Amino acid sequence: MSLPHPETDQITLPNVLAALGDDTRLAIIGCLARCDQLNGLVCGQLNGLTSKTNLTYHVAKLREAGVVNVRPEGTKRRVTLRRDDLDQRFPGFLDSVIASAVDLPAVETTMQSLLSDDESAAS
Amino acid sequence: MSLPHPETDQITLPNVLAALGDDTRLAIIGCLARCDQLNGLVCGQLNGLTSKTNLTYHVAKLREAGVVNVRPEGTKRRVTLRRDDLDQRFPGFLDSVIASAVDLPAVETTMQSLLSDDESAAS
DNA sequence: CATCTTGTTCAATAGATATTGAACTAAGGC
DNA sequence: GCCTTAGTTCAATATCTATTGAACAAGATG
Repeated sequence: MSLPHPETDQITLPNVLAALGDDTRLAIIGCLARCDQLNGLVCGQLNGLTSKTNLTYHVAKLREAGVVNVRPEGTKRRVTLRRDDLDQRFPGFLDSVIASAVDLPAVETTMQSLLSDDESAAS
Repeated sequence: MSLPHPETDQITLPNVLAALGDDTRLAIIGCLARCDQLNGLVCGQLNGLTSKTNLTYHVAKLREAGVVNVRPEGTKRRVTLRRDDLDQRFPGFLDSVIASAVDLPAVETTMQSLLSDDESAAS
C-alpha cells in the first residue's frame, strides 16, 4: 500500500458522505460494486466517466475518505471497494448505497463499454 | 405543505448524499433523529448550530433533497425526518446514517442546550 | 534503450456552495 | 395598533470543489 489510506477506525461518516455526494464518484462506486466479485477495476477502465486527470482526483477523494483501496499494479492502479471496513464502521450503509448506485445511467454506459472492450480483447 | 417537497419517487440517491455530505446538515439530521419519536424540531431549536439565515439555507437543502419535511406552524417551521419515504426508497440507508450521526459532537452540544432550555421553560 | 501505456502533478480556471448582514414578512401576544 | 418572535429574501462575499491541459514519472514491451 504505497498510497495513504485511513485506518478503519479513522473512517468518518461526514467524510464518506461528502465523498459519495458527487455524481462522478457515485458512478465509480456503482462500477466497482458490479466488478467487485472479480478483482475490482483499474482506473483506465473508468475512462468513460471523465478525463484521466479528473479520475485521478476523484479516485483520490474516495481513497482519502476510506471508501476504496488503491494499490499499484505495475503502471496501473487497482481500485477496490473497502467493503469490510465500511460494513464494520457503518453497518448496512454501503449495501443500501450500492443497491441504488448500480442502476445509475453513467454506470450502465460505462459497464457496457467495458464489456465490449473485453470481447475485442478476447478475440 | 406550503413549501415544495419532492414526491417520494422523485427522491434520488445523488441528491440525498449531496444533502447529507455537509457537517451542518448532518448535525441537523442527528438532532432530528434524537427528537423524532416526539414531534420533530422547530428551526429555532437548531440555532446552536449556525446563524438563523444559514439554517434557512441548510434546512431548505434538506427539504429539496427529500430528506426532511417542513411545515409551517404559525410563525415557526416544524421540521421532521421523512423516515418512511427514505426507507421505502433506500432501505437501510437512513438507519445506518442516523446510527453514526446521533453521536456527532455538534449534535451532542446542541441537544444539551435544548434540554436545558426545556428545563428553564418548565420552571 | 526507445517507446508506449498508465497514471500523477501542478497551476490555472470555472463553477458550485456556504456564510454573512441588512432589510423584510407574517403570525402572535399584549 | 404595536411590539415581539420566527423565519425569509436578497445581494455580496468567501470558500471550497471540480475540471482542464501541459509536462512529467515509472513500469512494461519490443
